[in-house]
Amino acid sequence: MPNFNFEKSKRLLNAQSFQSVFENTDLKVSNSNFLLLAHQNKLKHARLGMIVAKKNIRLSVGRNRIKRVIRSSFRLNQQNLAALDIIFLVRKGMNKLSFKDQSKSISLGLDQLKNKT
RNA sequence: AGAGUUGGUUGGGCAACCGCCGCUGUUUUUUCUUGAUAUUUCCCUAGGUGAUAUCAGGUUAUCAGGGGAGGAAAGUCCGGGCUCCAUAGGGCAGAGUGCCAGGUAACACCUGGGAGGCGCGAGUCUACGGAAAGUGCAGCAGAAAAUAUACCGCCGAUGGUCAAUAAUUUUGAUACAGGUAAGGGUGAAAUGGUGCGGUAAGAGCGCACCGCGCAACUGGCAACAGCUUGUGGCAUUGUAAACCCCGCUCGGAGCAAGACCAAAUAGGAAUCCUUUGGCGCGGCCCGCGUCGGAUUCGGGUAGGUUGCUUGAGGCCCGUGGUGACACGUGCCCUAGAGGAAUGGUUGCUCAAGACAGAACCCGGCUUAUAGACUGACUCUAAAU
RNA sequence: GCACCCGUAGCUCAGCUGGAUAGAGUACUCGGCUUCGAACCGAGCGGUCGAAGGUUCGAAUCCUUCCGGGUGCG
Repeated sequence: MPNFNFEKSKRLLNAQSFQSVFENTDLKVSNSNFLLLAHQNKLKHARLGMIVAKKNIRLSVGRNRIKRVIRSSFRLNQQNLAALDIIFLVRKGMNKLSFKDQSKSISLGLDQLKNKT
């Protein structure tokens, strides 16, 4: 039975964990819509952090929508990922894509991340 | 039927699966933990402390049930509640507000009414107190811009000069003194309007009507109104979203408020007392805290818990009121996160889904908004 | 959460307080100077004064509401 849960232990919760990923970036996946940074952690599962700037996506409805799409893609793909701390930086124009294109490109990025490990 | 005015309701629906956050219940005992009781260890007693067992509860986990963004959640433009500062008090300053009456916890909001503007009308808009308390400003143009004056013009009766005449009278000329504000032109604005009389020409100079001011009367709680009466010949332009005056209102900070539990670290913290001085509470007065002395032993950052959703709450009915609204009976509980939850996938369906995401909570205002449903009213045309 | 500032010519700003011509520098164009160019001198071009309402005879300026950009405190 695959585990699709997304509990608090699978998120990056404070500034220190974000900072450690920024300072010790092991892997990078770039795209016109987003940038992925990853760092090896000592846990047995991956953790996710998201940064959606107000500057890039003006309306809070759009920001919330993008975060939900990213979260659900992470949730469905987490079995395939190694023990990484991943930060998801969203760039301008992400909100102009449709739901399907967004989730497709996100899972593509996660696949690339998996291949690099 | 067309054109329009003005309110109200709603803001995709259904099903399945995978997820997130509270709540309720169940089971389990593993971890942690609180309280009570019993037994027991240590300390001289009071009492405190440690261990074990039982019961009750919390927490974590499993499963089940049920709930989970808005009409604007937005802008932060007003008004409150709540919390702390002193039970938030007095004066000045400052800020706001401004037809009248009512509603409200309060308001700059709402309701009803008045006045004025716009519209054929239904309706709609209005910061709508005071310009005889004072000060300021009013470019250019125009003669003159707030004092009353005179550019063109009109007159020149009266007085002057000149001419005619026998004449000091009379007639004519001149435009010198002077009179005038009718007309012209300028301007956003020029000192009531029309008519008649009057005059040298004119003029509220006189009269009639209209307008205006004041007073009375009548109606209205009032603002205000009156084709009611008297009176004043009419003098006092505009601007107060210029200073200002008058009436009314306003203490400050904000949930990162505040309260509780409390690692590390530093050694201080609390209570009482007294005079002066400095600092903070927007400025001043008052007051409070701090620097000094005495007494006592707890205080508190990170972090955590709480504040946190039952409230000026909603719905139905009844009563009072033109209405906003108030009162009463009954029923209902309807997000509470904390790097921040409402999503995704699939299928069906229709009109193919606009604007847009709670962060302490309410009442308004303003702004954004695809559509759908619906009440009342007006105008035009036709028919009856 | 609270407090506050700024939008004027292609660019950088003044003029707003205290109302009556929209201005300066730079850029651009033309002419002069020079053998030519730069510099310099002279002239010109260029503005819905962020938007919409209101007050006023008259609004870049005063008032209100929006739009965009930015700052500070905790």
